[in-house]
Amino acid sequence: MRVDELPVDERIKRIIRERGIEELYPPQAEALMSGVLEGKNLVLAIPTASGKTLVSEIVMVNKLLREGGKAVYLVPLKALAEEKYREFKEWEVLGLRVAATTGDYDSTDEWLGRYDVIIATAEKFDSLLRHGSNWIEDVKLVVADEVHLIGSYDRGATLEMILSHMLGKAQILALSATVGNAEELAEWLDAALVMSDWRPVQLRKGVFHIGQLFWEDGGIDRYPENWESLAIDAVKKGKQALVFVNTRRSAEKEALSLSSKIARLLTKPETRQLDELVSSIEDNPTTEKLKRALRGGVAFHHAGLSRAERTMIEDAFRSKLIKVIVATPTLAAGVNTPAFRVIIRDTKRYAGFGWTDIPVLEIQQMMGRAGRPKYDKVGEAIIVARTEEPRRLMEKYIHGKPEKLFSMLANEQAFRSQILALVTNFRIGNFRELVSFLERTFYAHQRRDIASLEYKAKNVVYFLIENGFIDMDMNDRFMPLPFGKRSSQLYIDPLTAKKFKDAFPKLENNPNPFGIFQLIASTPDMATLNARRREMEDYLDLAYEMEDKLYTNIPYYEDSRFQGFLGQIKTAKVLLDWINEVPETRIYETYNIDPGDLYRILELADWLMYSLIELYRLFEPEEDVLNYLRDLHLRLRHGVREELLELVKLPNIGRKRARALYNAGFRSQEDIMRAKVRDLLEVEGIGMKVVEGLFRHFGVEMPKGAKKDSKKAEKARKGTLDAFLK
DNA sequence: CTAGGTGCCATTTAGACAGCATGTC
DNA sequence: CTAAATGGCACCTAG
Repeated sequence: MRVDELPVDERIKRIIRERGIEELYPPQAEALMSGVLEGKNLVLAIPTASGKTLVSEIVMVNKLLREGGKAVYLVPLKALAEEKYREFKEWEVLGLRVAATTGDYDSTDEWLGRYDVIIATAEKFDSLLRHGSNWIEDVKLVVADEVHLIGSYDRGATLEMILSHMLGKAQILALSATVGNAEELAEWLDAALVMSDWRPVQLRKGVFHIGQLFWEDGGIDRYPENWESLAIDAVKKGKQALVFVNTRRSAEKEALSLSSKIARLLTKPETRQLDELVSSIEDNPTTEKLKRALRGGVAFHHAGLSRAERTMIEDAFRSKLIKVIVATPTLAAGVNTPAFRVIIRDTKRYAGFGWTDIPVLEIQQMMGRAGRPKYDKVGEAIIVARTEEPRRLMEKYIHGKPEKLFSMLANEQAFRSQILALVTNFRIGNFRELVSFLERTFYAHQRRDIASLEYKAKNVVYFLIENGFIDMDMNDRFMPLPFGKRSSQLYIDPLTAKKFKDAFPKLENNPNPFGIFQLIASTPDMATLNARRREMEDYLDLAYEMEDKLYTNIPYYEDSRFQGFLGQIKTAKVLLDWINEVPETRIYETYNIDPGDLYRILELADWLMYSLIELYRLFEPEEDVLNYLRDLHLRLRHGVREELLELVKLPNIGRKRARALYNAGFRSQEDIMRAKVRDLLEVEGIGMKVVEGLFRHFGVEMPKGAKKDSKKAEKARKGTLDAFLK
């Protein structure tokens, strides 16, 4: 179908044509003619990169131009929210306003109600629903991207609840990967279903086994025995490859190994550009390996890397500078990084209780990354059979059907949080109303019988009543209590809230960082580190040494919680080091963790620390304890000792600069305000930009001649070894 | 004596959402 | 509890 023929606003067609699109892909046309444009719900189950985004853009903009109101676009990852934000921004020329909001990213500080398209993670939107903003009722359309995540164990319930809430109140457009039971999903949502395997770039799949590449169509190619030859061959052909493995260690190892072989295939300018890239990367034990791999045009990609490094790698891959990425599943679900050839080294994964097959759905998502729309006519996806029978892999992953989706609403952690929210934030007044709400869920639709769900719900309600989240009056009506309401708004697991509450008396008597950090780490919302075998004794010793600081007893070795407890101690120690200004690099080394891990721990601890304070405020807090907690929260956020808290509030001053200033004698904001520019510039890490920022912050004019001074100083430095090394 | 290979054994194992109020080195 | 891959280490061998 031609874009001209679309029954939508002319302005929409104009913008699409300006992108160079004249003709729609068949599944896009089918989707748009399914009734979505007239307001019908739609489940669109087609492969990644076959144009789902364009369909949702047309549906959103058409609806907004015609009816007004708001559209919400739900994504599973923060990084995807940013990606979509940049894409959708283009529609602002039509007078629509686009905003993205996630836990750590608001595109603007203006209130969301003023925007027409709101991109959010599912959890963020769930949280917005709980806060009950007025603009929610203006939402006329919800687009749920990657809706198959409804079947994800830990995050599926959130998505399911959002859709249950919005069903009937707004139009729903659900975008899904190919799944085993898309019909079931469509029935639940009372939606049309468009399914297709069509792709703009053809996909050729095969299985590799000791030098032989068996294509799905029966063809066989011969290669050197080792699978690495597949990646090398792609590079020789002037293409790129993406390799998926199942551990971080493997990703790093294979990247380094490939790097040494691919280095010689690079051109001189490429080598130079790669060197440039390498020099822009921060130094730490993980990036040291990354840099070595990069020099050969190869990168590894996993959650241990920082955000900045990950985006850098993705960008350099997209611009074809990096030839091969060896990645853990991070990349399969993340932002768009297609490659000519996808090589799947592993089809099994350790899942806490042994090795399990990676689901077909996920393998197909990896394979779907094959083929770059603008450069390739065909993309190749190859599964490597190393220990597995090649024929089995072919049957299961290439000819096989993806799994069915199952509701994960009954997952206890998610369920108790959702039930609490229903009572405290969604005016569910008694058990009957609760059950009738649950009847609208995918769980109920799929199982038909919700007796077991009712039983679970009852237990959760008892738990919530017993622990003071909610209460029940004489007529069996639910009454939200402040503790429950706040827990729900803070978006923490009720069990986390209970743990905090139970610890308050002890905490009040003995407030101290280690005890608080262990408490936070013991919470189901925290990601704790694992104590390694050889570390276990050290952390046990540490626990005993700090026994009087803890708010919990040390479990015995036989106790099932023992292993977890040591992990909590390790996590608490990392946090303690952080607020005692131990340099990041040393933290990575001593605890054998990667930058991404530290970042994640800090992010979670920050959120939970805030939540702990907010909950403590509900229980007749002691003023000095409250202040102590607030200071600790700030220390946690900035990674500094107490004496730096004042300095770190200044713009562009973090833990390093604050320490440098303090050691140089600038101990308060007052000191800095009075300081001479020249003296400030002497301090390590403080340059003209930072000083200007400081003066602007204080609202003071820069002393005359200061700028000249600094230029002079810089000139003087020119020609020195220092300047040369820069 | 040493560089490199072999075999055995212990150890480890993917990812990432949420509050709130503003800006790291 | 499950099991595959990896890295460290002791030991061995060819030169």
